[in-house]
Amino acid sequence: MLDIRLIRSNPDLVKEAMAKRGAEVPVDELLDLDAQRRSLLTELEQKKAQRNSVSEKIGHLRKAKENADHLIAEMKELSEEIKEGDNQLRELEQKIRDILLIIPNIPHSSVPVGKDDSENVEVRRWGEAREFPFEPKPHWDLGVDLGIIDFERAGKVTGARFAFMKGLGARLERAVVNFMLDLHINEHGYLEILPPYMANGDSMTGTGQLPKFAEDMFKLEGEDYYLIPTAEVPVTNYYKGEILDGSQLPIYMVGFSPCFRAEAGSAGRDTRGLVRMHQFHKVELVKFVHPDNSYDELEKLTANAEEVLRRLELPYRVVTLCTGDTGFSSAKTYDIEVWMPSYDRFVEISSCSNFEAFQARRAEIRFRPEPGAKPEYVHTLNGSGVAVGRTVAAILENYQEADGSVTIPEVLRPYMGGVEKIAPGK
RNA sequence: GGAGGGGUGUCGGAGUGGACGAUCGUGGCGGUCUUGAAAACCGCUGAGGCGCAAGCCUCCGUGGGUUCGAAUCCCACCCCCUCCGCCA
Repeated sequence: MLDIRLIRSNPDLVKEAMAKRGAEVPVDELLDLDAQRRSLLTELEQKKAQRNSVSEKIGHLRKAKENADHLIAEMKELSEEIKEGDNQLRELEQKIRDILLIIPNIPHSSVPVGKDDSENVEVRRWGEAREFPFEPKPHWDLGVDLGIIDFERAGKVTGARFAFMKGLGARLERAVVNFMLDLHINEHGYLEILPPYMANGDSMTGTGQLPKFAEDMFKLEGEDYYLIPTAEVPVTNYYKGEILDGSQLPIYMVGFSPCFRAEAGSAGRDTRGLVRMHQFHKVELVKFVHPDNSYDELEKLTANAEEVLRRLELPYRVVTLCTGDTGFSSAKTYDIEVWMPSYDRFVEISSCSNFEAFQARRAEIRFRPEPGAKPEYVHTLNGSGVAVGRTVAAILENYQEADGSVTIPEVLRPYMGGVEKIAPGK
C-alpha cells in the first residue's frame, strides 16, 4: 500500500510509476474521494467536539438536579447528523482503501523500464552449463525411470500438478531442505521458523496476495483460512500490528513450508515435471530492516540465496526484473534462474524482493528508531532460499549420467547418509 | 465439540452510564539527594488523524446497536484460560 499523503502531494509521480508498470490506476478518482473525506472529517470533528462539550454540560446539570431537556433535544438532532456523517465517512474510507489496496508498489529508480520478462536485465552469471555427451533426459523421465517420483498415482489420489516422492527421491528432497536451512541458520544468521501453513484473509492482505490475487490461492470452505502460497505470508505477518524496538533491527528469519498455488491461468504451461505444482516446498528468507539500508539488505539476501546454488554447483544467472515484470508488492526484484538442461534455458528458482514500506503499511509493522521517538514503518524483504522442488529437478537434470543414474552433489551427501548416486533398479 | 471464566496502557490490575484516554502498582526516561551506585522523593512516559500552532477528533479484543452521552448496557464474531469430551 502506498502512503495516501504521497499520492496527494505528488500524484504525477505516482501516475508515472504506474505507467512504467503498465498498471491502470484510478489516481484522480482516489484524490477526489480523499478530498471529500478530508472535508467531511473536519466537519464531523467539529460536531463531535460540540457533542462532547454539551454532553459534559448535561452531566453537570443532572448532577446539580437542574433541567437539561432543551440541551438533550438539541443534541438528539446533532447526534443524528453525526451518525449519518460517520456512515458517509466509513463509506468513503472503504472506497479509498479498496483503491489503495489494488495499487501496486512504485518501482525503485534502479529498476529498468520494460513491459514484460523479455526486458529483464541479466546482472551476473555463475557456473558453466554442462556439455552432455548424450541426450540428457528431462527430470520427469529421470524421476519416473529411477522410481523416485510418481506423478501418475498422484493424479489418481489427488489430481494434476501433484507428485509422490519415493525412496531416495523423498530423501533427496529432505536433504535439500536440511542443507538449505542449515546454511541460512548457521552461516547466514537467520532465525529458523516453522510457520502455520494456513493464514487468514487479513494476513493475505498484509503481504499483498489479497484482494487482487484471490484466484491464485486455495481457500478452505466456510473459513477465512487460505493455504499459504509461500512462507512469506505467515513469517512477514509474524509482526503484524506490532511496534518493534529499533535496536532489534535487522531481523532475519528463514521459514520452511509447503506452498500451495492454484496456478489459475497457467493451464497448458509446464504441465510436466516438478516445475509448476499445486504444492511444493520452499525455504524462504524474510527480513525486517531499517529503511535506510534496505537496498544493501536486498543485495545480501540475494547473495545468501545464490550461495545455495553455488554449493550445489548448479549454474545460474541473476536478472533484475523490469518495471513491467516486477511483482505487485515489490519495489525491486532479482530473480535467480537455474540452468535446466531439458528446457535448454534458465528457469526461475528464487525471487528476491525489497517491498520497502509497502507490506509494512498494509500489515502495520513499525519500529521505534529511538526510545520515545515516533514509530516508522520497517522495510520488509524476502526471497526464496530457494524453491526446493525446482532444486531437486535441477539436480536430477544437471547431475544425470549416461546410464540414467544421478550423482548426488557433494554437499548433500552427509544429508543422504553418504549416498553418492541414485541408480536405476534400486 | 460442551460448560464456565476472561480480553483495559510495557506488564500487573482497578474501573458496571457523565468529572475516565482511563485510579493504582510496575517497568522505562529525566531530575533531586549521594564520592559513585542503590534506596527514597519529584516530574515525564500508549497509538493514530487534522492543524503552522494552540488545540480538536478517534481508539479500552473486533464489528454492529441502545443513549443527549458507552471501557461500562445489548447483539454477533474472534482470541485466550480452566474443566470435560476427542484426538497426534
